[in-house]
Amino acid sequence: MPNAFIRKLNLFAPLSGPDTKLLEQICSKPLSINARQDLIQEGEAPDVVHLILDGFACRYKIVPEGTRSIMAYLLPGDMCDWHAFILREMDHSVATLSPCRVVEIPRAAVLEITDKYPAITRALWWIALVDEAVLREWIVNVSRRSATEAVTHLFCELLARLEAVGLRVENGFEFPVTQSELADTVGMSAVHANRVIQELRARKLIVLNPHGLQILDIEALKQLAGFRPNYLHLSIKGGREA
Amino acid sequence: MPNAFIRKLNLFAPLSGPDTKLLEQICSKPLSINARQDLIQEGEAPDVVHLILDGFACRYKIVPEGTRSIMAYLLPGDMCDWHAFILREMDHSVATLSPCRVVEIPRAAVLEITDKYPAITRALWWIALVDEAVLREWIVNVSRRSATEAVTHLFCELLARLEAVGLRVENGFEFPVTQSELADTVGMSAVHANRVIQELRARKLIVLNPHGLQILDIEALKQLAGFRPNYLHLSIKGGREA
DNA sequence: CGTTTGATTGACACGAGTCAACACCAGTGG
DNA sequence: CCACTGGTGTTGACTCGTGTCAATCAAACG
Repeated sequence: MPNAFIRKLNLFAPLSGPDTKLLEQICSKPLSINARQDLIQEGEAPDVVHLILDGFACRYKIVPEGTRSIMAYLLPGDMCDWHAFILREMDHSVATLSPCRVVEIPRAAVLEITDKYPAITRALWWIALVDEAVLREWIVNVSRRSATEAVTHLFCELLARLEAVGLRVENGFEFPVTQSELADTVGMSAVHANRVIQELRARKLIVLNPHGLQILDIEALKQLAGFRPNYLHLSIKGGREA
Repeated sequence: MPNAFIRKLNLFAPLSGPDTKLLEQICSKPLSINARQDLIQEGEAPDVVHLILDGFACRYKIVPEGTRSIMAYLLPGDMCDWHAFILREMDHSVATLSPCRVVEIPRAAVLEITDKYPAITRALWWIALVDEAVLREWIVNVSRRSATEAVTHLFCELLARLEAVGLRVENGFEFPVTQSELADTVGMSAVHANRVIQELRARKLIVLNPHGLQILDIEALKQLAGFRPNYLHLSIKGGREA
């Protein structure tokens, strides 16, 4: 069974034998990181690219008044700082949400990929563009959906994204995120996040506990959120050439 | 005086003579588009890339309940659908906000660039990553800043971005955006957007009319918004290689 | 000139934030 | 083995920022 990174890249572009071999070698020595550790902080210029093989992480910023905003979830197969390789300085921080297995890809390996492995390079850019599309949808989520819709939409998105890398279990997934963190991702208070959860439970739509989320009625949930998965660009195999 | 696109690319990577010549040729036949016209709609798979030479445009989505969310402003020098070239299908729409001069770059020209003009290609990816950083900041804006702060922060960002392409006039810029569109940008109602504007006027921070925005006290505005321009990545000349 | 679109204002309603208390663990150390 | 602790989840009461509705005004326009 290939790791999540290879599975994800294969979603977008079929990888050759040598491609896969290189990626396996790159991922061969993962680090184990505890939950709630910063992988990179705003202002740093990392000289490695971090890749999540296992666990949840997030991108976040702290605004001056002290509140936190989580702008993205990093799931197994996601890269943390591909952009910092080009933009140099991180404009936000990345932290683990659960215990993670993380690979640090050295600069030389990244240069080798972009030089000699065009299929992988194309898939990486594809992924960067999908990340951008997800950010746009999150703007819609926090700006134009009610609290209940926003939380629901997030759950629908995570189910789709985790399914794509083989991490959907039954009708749910592992979800090691506290309600406070959930609140910071949909831009509300922790108390209100809790009220939304309670409501979704009462409506028999979900079962949520510290370890995982079970979705009891997927269609109802999608309907409630107005979820349309087109922005994830998961259905198209093999891209045009860049 | 080079056009906004060439100015913008030069911010990130110094372009050679042939680079500049090619870009000038590509931009030589712009179209004139009226205000409030869709350039591309969600679901389309355009076979050209649109480039704004003059005027304001925006990315937007309509959510099922009928409200609109504007996720990005496209300023002179910005490309509308670079990603659709790779992801195929647009997951959002793009519309002009003011009369625009727009270039439609044919598929063949894009392929020629990515094949033979590495400096331009690198600059385009750089720009895509900065766009992503702007999206992240917009999530912070709508999710963790008050209405007044969010509007103020948007003004600070636009001043910085327009200054970068030479479109800052005095302490302000042309701003052909209605209050209703502004409201859809920061995720609030048009009525409340108006109240925020009134407040900023009363505090002698801005002068806003249908044609333009003048900022009376830039430092106070930045302070109020908690504006830090690092996410625009404007200060770094010449990128690392991708 | 009517017509239309956008800006402005006030009254009122409501969703969500805040504050505070309490419950429920899981871990820790005595 | 059990008190103690701190983090998380839960709940209620109250407040307040924004949304909604509706009327009016102003400016642009054919």
